[in-house]
Amino acid sequence: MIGATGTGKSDLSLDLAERLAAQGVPTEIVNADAMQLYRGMDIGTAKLSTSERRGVPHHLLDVLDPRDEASVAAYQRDARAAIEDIRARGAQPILVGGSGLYVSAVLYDYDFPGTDAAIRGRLEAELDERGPGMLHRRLLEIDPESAREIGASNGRRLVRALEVIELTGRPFRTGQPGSESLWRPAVTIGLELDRSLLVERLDRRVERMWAAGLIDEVAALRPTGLGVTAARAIGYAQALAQLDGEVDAGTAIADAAALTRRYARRQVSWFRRYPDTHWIDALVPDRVEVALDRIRSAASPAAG
RNA sequence: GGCUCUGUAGCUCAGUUGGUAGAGCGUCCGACUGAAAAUCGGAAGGUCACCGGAUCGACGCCGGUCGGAGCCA
Repeated sequence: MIGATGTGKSDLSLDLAERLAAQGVPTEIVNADAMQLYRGMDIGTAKLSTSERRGVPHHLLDVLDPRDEASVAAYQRDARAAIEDIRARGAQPILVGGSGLYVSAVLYDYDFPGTDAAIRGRLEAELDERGPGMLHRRLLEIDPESAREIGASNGRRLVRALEVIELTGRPFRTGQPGSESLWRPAVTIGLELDRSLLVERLDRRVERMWAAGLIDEVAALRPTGLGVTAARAIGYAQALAQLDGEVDAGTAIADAAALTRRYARRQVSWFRRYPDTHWIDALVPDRVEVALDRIRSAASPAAG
């Protein structure tokens, strides 16, 4: 189940799980939200509390320390293992989340080449010192197709491409399975909401996070520390700035809201290209029935 | 009431000595295969407050009107 943040994925997935369970299909939920992997990051990630989970088993929540760096490849392994495990127990998994790359990594036949801290460290140092231009020129020579696709400014992705080439001896792009072939049969349900309504909803949600004590949550996390990834999470970065006295609460909230809106846009743009997705308007009252109907008609019971 | 500063894209502002305008953010669109709530690309958008004057030509010079800010009475 996919969709932008704030469209109600969690709610719908719980409704769905309850309905399926009532039909004799025990159902469990696997989180596909990168920041919800972090322990202690609850308010700002809109993570369901244990009591809010209505007794539905959830997987891959609170599995990382905020100091740890998240990794798609590790997530892919863990999420797929969780899914296999659920199915082995005769239950139905629902993958729910808004982190596009994470969802793709599980849903589709993605195969991540390895990583090497030394190589990456060296490339990142070069990026810092000389900028992305020279990395781009180098990539143009050894893998022009990738270089053109990534562009001359995207230092982050240039580093990764060069790392993969150095590691595998092959071009960054080739040898990567297409994103159209599913890892396992799946029915993709997307929640969509009119942009202006979504924006209103997101703005209110960010205000509520501050009212609910996001600042205290971040202050409590601070002594043990937040890693690069956790410290950049939307809401958390702004809360840290507020705690440091760099901005006032009003500015922090406004900044977090603006970033949330931008994030939601990128999510929509990422998921929009998924083929065979059943899009459901987040506002229709009988969306659970619609979703169930889509699952019934789309899923092949024999393969299910 | 007097003096000074000020009015340029939705917002904050740049615009050398006059040749019909730019940035950042926002908005919209897109890319995305080991930090992805990351990282990047593109586009739209302005009768340069208003009126008049001098000039071949004004956002820029002169005069006035209206709206801001500050200082002095």
